Amino acid sequence: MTSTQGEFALLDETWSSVTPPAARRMLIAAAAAFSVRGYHATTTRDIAAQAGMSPAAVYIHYRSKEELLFQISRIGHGTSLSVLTAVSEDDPAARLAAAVRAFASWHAEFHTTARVVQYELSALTPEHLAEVVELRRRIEAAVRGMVEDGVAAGVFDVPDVRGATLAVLSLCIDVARWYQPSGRRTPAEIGDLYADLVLRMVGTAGR
Amino acid sequence: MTSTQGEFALLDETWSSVTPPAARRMLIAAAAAFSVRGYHATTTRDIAAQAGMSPAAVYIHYRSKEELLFQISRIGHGTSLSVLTAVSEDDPAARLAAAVRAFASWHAEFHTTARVVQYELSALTPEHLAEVVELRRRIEAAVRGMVEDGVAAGVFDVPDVRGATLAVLSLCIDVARWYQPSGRRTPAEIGDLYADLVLRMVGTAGR
DNA sequence: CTCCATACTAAGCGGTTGCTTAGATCTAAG
DNA sequence: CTTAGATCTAAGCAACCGCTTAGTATGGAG
Repeated sequence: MTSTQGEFALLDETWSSVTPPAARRMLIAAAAAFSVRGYHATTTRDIAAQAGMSPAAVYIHYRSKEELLFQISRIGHGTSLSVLTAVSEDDPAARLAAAVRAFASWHAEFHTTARVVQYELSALTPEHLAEVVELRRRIEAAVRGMVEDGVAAGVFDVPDVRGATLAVLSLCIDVARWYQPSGRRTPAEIGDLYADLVLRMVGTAGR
Repeated sequence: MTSTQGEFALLDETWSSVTPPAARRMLIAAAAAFSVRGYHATTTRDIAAQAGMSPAAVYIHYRSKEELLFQISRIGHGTSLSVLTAVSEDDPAARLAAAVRAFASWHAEFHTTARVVQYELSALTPEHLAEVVELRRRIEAAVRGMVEDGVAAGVFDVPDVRGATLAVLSLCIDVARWYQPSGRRTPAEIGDLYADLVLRMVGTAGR
């Protein structure tokens, strides 16, 4: 697997649950377009053209343009939550570091999806937004739990748990805004850098 | 000056250089609309209505909708650069802390303007974007200079200066995304929290 | 073969968009 | 009073938007 194939191979994995293939191609085309131009600046004709189909083909698989956005947002949020909670470390510091490494590097590696996930919430219908907000609540709770565990174990020095949680999440999420594949850091390097910075923020004792 | 008048009073200061008054009202209306719905989802009729004028009145003062965006972005970037470089402290740690406090709290207090500044760059024409990118380069250089000063003085422990600079800026900028006036923290409290977290990230010796 | 469901396209409909044109109103100088 | 410039509005134009309709191609079941 070369580095240029890497993203597409993993993208296929991200969207692998979407069938039929034409519906999947449409979602991937929509995510790419929303990411670059934004939801409102992207037309259904843009999406169909990128997927190699006629404008009307969008409506065979999706009720509306907004439902395309919702599916991208729902699957993207679910994937990022999985990445965050898949860590297996026991030690609180190692656990938080691994989670931050995975979450930050995901926002770089899949910045295309991540940008839609993080910056197009206001285009969702109230019902769809509510569903996504619940996933975001679980993401926040996962990080807060890790910070609390470290404090309880006496290895973190955090005067404001909610504030620290906010900052950790914010730092990782903002990677999706500034990351460029042509930049000087790889997603893995960003993950390592951020894991170190976060451990400093939570005042890890023995480093 | 009450807290509800606070933002408007300071907003007037932000836009005080814009004349005539009708052009200023239009800019403020456009910034509010762009911030909530995004540039592409906002119509020139929305802006004119919010400013209490007819749709055609926009084009008396601005060549296009994009020029409204450019003026907001240009003035907003300039203001945030001023806020960052106005710090008067000499000690490197106190200086960086003051800059972060000011920059982060600006992104909260003026989140309306800040959101347009940070999230609508892709809607600018190439020429206008180039002008704004130069201001962003100066913002990045200002923060990097403060980090370098602390390292040179031996009070910071930073293995990766560019990486730390990136993280500090990223943390502050992302405040514009999540801040809500109805939230549990005031802009000043966010500034204090972030100043502390940043000093931890740069490994300040005597804290 | 017929039948039928699925997947797709060509054409286009009603509504909205950014922006323009023609003309009204106001202010202030001569 | 006349004139000129600046500011604003009513009306509307060409282009584009999301989405629908009508009809075609395909492939598997009976």
